[in-house]
Amino acid sequence: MSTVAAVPERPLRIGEVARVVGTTPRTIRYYEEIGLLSEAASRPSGQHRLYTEADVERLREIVRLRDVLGLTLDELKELVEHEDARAALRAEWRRGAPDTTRRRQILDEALGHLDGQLALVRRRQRELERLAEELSAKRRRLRTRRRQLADRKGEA
Amino acid sequence: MSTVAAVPERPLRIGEVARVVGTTPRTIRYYEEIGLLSEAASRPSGQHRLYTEADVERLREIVRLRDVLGLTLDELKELVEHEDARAALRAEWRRGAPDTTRRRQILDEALGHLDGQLALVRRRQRELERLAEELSAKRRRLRTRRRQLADRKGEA
DNA sequence: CCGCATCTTTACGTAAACGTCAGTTTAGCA
DNA sequence: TGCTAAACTGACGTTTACGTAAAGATGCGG
Repeated sequence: MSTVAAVPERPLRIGEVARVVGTTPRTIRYYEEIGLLSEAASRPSGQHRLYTEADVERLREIVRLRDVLGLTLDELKELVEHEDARAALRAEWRRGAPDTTRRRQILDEALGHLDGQLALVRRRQRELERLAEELSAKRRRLRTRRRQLADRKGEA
Repeated sequence: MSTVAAVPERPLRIGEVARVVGTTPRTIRYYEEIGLLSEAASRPSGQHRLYTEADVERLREIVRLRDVLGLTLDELKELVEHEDARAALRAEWRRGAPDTTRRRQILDEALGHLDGQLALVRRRQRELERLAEELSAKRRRLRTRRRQLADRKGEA
């Protein structure tokens, strides 16, 4: 709960990033190539890529959605573009301080996106729950049979 | 809960099977090709494949594990082979009625496999749960801000 | 200023999981 | 018995998501 506030946010290079998020440099470059990670583009081509902690967090999230939800990179790209749109709106928010109607509009759209993602997660959760119940049922049946076997052994 | 007991178990052809499980004939043939569905091999090559309701159920399960758990076909193949081993043991069981020690051994192995699958499912469930909580937290923050906005509108 | 690890771009390679022809055969039915 | 839909067997093509190798540049400790 307490941000120690001492770490000066040292920028990381691609290899270190790859290690901390559990992937490879090639994958990171590939994600940038297809537009999933456009961030490090402000770099004089030919020089090493540098990543902030926020970049790392973002990549971590992408990898999670890929692994846990099984989203394709295309789907992730769409999702990220929506997030970017939201970020742009938040920037507009802070700079211009638009009228109240516009603000509500922006927030509602953001809520819509989040609800979409949550719906996806919930669906997967239900599917997994069904699977878990079926497997548990099988397991119970087997355990019952094993117990009967143990009892009969006692009788002998 | 009531098996109507009237349907005479008409065997299906590959196209119908594909429709009911939501896949394609090619995919089904491919799964047979790599050894995921060896069942229909008792067929004079050149003739149409025929599938029982049990076959369909099996394919449905495979597709589910593929989609919901994101297992590769190799992993599914391993899993299916274990199931087959279990089935073989159950056959041995019924025919020979082996001694009690052997029976316990068989049951325990089956339980082990089930526990393995369940562990996998549980892990995925935990990951999804974490993801859901994070998304929900974000959502709550946004809703709070939107409400504040509505209040201020009332003041104006 | 030099060496060494790490990074750069470019480009071709690959494994998984099917899609898509092509030419032929089978099976239900009028 | 002849038609037509659907299935059969190759075989090659495609997409996704990176791996890998080559040839050079960068950047930091000593």
